[in-house]
Amino acid sequence: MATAASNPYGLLGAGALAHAEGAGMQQGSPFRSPQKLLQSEYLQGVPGNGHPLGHHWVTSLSDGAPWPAALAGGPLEQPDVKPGREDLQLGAIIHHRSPHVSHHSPHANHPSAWGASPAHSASLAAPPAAAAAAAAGQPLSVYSQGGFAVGGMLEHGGLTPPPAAAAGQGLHPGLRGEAGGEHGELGGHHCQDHSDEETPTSDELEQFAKQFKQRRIKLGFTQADVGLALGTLYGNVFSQTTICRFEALQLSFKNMCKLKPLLNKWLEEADSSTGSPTSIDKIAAQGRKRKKRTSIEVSVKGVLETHFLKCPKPAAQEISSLADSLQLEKEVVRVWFCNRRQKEKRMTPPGEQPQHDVYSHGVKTDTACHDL
DNA sequence: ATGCATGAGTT
DNA sequence: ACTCATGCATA
Repeated sequence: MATAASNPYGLLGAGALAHAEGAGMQQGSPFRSPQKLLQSEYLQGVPGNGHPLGHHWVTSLSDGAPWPAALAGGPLEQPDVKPGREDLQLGAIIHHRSPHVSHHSPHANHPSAWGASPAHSASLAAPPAAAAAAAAGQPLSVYSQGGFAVGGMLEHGGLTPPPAAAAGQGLHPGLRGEAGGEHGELGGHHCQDHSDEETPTSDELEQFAKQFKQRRIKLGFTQADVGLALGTLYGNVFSQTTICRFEALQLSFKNMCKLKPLLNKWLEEADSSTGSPTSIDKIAAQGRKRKKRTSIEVSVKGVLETHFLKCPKPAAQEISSLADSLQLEKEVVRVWFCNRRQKEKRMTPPGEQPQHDVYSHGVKTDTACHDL
């Protein structure tokens, strides 16, 4: 009994949210194609993201690393060329940048190839440059403003004012780097700037994420602050969630690459503008109807887990029957599987290949789904 | 810090 | 219908 999904989408109707949202309700990633990436991305669509900040996350303990990392089926990845979203029509498009950018390592980044180094996972059609191109977050040349400032927007910095720094976020010992035998933890601050000109390696991203988090905390910023600051600086607002996931390397490789340059920029600004609090406007939030989060019971989750191991991609019909037996909406089950798959694809913690087979499951040699 | 959800873009 | 990037809501 946890499903409160009786009336899922009872949205709209209220004149309150009748404003056109198609303009920029949720500009998530204005990034277009790799080449145009540098041209237009300073949009201030800033939709609405005004969640009340004010809560700090008291992490009692965080040691995220329960991934079974069962590289089962090994879903082939498509040469995804993320064109990004299409929105924004605000007339405040300041763009200018060198239109070059067209060099990238020809190595195919496999989302599952995390930390596993280029040790191809065997069957790999290896999409040529497509993957590399898309994966390449296209490092914005160099972060040094030495050349030209962009539209003069970031020359004054738009960082959020130091939040009293009393967040009291007890750094967690978690996020251990594993056996690489590298980087000392917090406390120390070694500035080893890696010029990200190319597609960063998983290791590099890992390093960056760690340093980023440390610095961020030292400067007294919360993840949410950073997210908003990014919006002010580049027009790409991100939520606390995304920043969090970045720090924890819980995003896809491609996604990490895309965010790194931005966060790198922010770090610079934050670092140099110590004491130069610039006002940041928080745009009013837009009420968006959303289905209430369904809470799936642990027991039910267990069942889903089992099924997932058997078949990560159940057919529609199978989902239906499964949903039926679990007394859940089909949509909920479908989404669960989608999210589950995504989770499997996220960056694999370095050196983490726990092929523990406590249950002695032949998940790797799984056969196609069947049974109905 | 994470689970469930939404949506654009693909396949 | 799926993948992928993201985020609201929640633990």
